[in-house]
Amino acid sequence: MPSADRRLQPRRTPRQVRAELTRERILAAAAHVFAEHGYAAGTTNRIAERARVSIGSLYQYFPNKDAILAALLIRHIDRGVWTRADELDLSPGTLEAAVRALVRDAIDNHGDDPQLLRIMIEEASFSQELLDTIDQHGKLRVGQVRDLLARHPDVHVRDLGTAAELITFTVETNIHKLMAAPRAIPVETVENELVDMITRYLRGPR
Amino acid sequence: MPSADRRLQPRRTPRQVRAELTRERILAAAAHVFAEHGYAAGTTNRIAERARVSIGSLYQYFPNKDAILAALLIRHIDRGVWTRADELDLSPGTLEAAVRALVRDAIDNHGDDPQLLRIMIEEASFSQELLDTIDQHGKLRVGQVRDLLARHPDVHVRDLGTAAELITFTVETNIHKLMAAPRAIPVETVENELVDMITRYLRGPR
DNA sequence: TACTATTGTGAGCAATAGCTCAGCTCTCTG
DNA sequence: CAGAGAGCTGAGCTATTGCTCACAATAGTA
Repeated sequence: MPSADRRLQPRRTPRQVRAELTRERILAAAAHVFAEHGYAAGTTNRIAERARVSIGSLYQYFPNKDAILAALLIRHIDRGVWTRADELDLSPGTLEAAVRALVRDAIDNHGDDPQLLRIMIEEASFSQELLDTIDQHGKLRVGQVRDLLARHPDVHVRDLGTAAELITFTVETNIHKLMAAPRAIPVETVENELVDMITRYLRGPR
Repeated sequence: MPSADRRLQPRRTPRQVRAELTRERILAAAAHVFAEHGYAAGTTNRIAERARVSIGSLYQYFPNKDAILAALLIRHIDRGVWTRADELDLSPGTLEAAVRALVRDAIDNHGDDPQLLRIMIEEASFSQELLDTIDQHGKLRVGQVRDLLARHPDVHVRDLGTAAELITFTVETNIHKLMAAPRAIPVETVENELVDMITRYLRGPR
């Protein structure tokens, strides 16, 4: 079995500007095509066509279809889409304010292309290498939330780890759903309700 | 464009017992194959092979691949997997007990084959006909939850509809995740935390 | 301008998918 | 037991996919 490196690494690195532009065009096209058709039906020919680039060019920068999706994912991660929790305000204040910051963060993170993100998470069959990277980032985020909870005096839950996991996932998916579907309920409403629910949960009995 | 009916309807209906058995074997095999390989990689040949049936037989009962998944979905719906909310105890009692019943219901519903359910919901490209059926069942469930909330004296939320949608989805996906992943957190723990969170949310301020 | 390295092209190959069909076997009925 | 229809088979057709490769065009350098 070829190593994950070889399977995802580009076969040629751009040296001239136009090459970099071509690479970008391919990635942009791939993002659109995957979001519109899904991963399986998002064919490489369709991507090349949309990028107004020949199929040959596509395969100069990406050794295979998986590599395109991998590049897309890495770009998202590098842009901080899943790591912005780093900058979360951990300073003491109202518990509600902290929770709201968490929810806002999730909303911001889904601004880009929620449909694409869905595809990337759910439909693709990633290499173990990539899966680990994603998982690591997820764990990191939950850990940060856990720390935030631990630091706040108003938090009273049975188990910090469980609570962190529960609220992180709940916020994530609810926002996810909200952004993917045609806005049936206003964003602010969902934000408020989520904040209410989680705050009351964290405050504990009484 | 052929009508959705024609695209999903079987081309031959079983008249003898052995035919019915064949049909069942195919469906059972499809459930396994889809759950294991996903929809795209779950090829019809693989399904036929696993069912120990020739590929020709498969196409006698299902006009195309989509129809197999559709049949699987319809069977789930008919079995009441998504409609058991009908039987939800709406009689008055502790709010917490009602919420717990809701969560338990979700847990029960995911008992069958969570992996398959995931595939069916997320990976397949359904016909509009089927999508409508699913959506209808979803709306029905949310409606029932809404009624339950409306009837309970302890519930104090800004908007019943929003609350119903929020908690239905939150319970659904959290349980979903719990059952799909290798049980990192015990079921009972998640159940308790979910019940706590939702109950406190519904009880409202104070 | 001439030479080289980089970048871009697209017809078409190999693999594989969904699916068909001509003909077989089995079950039922009289 | 014989005939008919229901059920079953699987080689292989057709379409499509991911991907290659021989070549053409462009950019950089002298």
